[in-house]
Amino acid sequence: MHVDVNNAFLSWTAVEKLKNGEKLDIRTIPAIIGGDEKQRKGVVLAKSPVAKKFGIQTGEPIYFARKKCRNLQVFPSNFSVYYKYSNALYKLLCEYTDKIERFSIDECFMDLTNYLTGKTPYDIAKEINKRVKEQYGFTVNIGIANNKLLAKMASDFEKPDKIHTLYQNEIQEKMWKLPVSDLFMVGKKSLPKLEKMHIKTIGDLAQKEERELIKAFGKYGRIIWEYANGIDNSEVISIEPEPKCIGNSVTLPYDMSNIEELQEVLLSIVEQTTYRLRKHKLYANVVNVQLKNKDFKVYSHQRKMNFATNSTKIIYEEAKKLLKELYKDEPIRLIGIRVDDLLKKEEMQISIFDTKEKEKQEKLDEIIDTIKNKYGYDSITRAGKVNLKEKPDKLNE
DNA sequence: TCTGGGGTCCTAGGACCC
DNA sequence: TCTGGGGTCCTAGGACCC
Repeated sequence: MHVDVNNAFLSWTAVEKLKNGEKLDIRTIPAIIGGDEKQRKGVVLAKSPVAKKFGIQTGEPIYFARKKCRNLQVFPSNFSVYYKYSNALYKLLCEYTDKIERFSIDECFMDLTNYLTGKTPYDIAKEINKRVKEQYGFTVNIGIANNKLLAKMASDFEKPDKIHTLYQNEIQEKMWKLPVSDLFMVGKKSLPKLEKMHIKTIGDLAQKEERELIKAFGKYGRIIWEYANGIDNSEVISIEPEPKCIGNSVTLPYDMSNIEELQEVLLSIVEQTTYRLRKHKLYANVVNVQLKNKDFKVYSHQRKMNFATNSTKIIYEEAKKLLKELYKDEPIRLIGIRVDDLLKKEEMQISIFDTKEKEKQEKLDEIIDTIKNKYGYDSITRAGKVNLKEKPDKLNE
């Protein structure tokens, strides 16, 4: 089973507003959840069904969305609210199976193979659907199938508040007629290439020779061909996997052409990333710095260090060097930091480069984190760090 | 007033080793 | 008197997902 919250961010915002006594249900008007345009983060994060009728798409600039719909209402995002409802949903779903995977903030896979307790999957889906609506006030789509891929495809059929099945014998009738772009993992870059191979529908893709796809797309070709044929042997993974990388990035409120200024922002995002790294009790071998220039060209530079660490200072020093090597004196729109090749303490090797200094820095961060956890993330910070919120105002004209 | 932020996975090319 | 072959590790870039 795949459970998908309908217009998650917007529905959750609507429910929260109603709970707070507001009369208007923003699901019933042309509305979106969007980033802050003044901060140059103006993209559509979620849309109401009415907004969708105007052709507004998730991910597009709010500026375009407004052109499509003159009286569009835009609401800011609030992730703590989203996590609250996401957790509530997850808790409810856990009553039905232990084999449950949180695929994203608003999606779960559930393996009900040994958890049917005499009911049919459809009955269980109906019950979940009803309970979520009654207890929390938002709706979900549920897809039922014999594997994750088909369940996910099924939950994407008609919305909202619907239950669909997609069993093996229904693949041709329900899935093959869909445009190939509806298939999970087929993005917009692959479409022209598929088009050239005369593949327009999922059925077209399914009926091609597998080796033709592999020839044209490599490993990825095999995957989408299998998906088109309803083949997916992946398990529902109920244990939260360790992250493979952790990163933070910011679109800057104005283009920066000054490396000192960029370094200040870099410190602030390195603090966030290393804080999260330590929360996971992980250590990073690789540091990666990414820039996006004013023309949206993205480029990055990374280096494997001589030892793994989660020290803010050491990672910041490395990141600063990378930035210096990477930066080509041009206006920068976004800066990002990422740590990669993560290890648990037990997996770390004692390196000849390990120093007392590294140990000292890691201990210092432990103390800083204790303070952050007790008094709030912003309660303590490094001198020299700028608060982005106080920075802009400039260049607003 | 145009274009987020957090991830995973794959590929190509180069350095280096025996 | 011309230029192997197999392997690992690393970096950069890109596609895709929500």
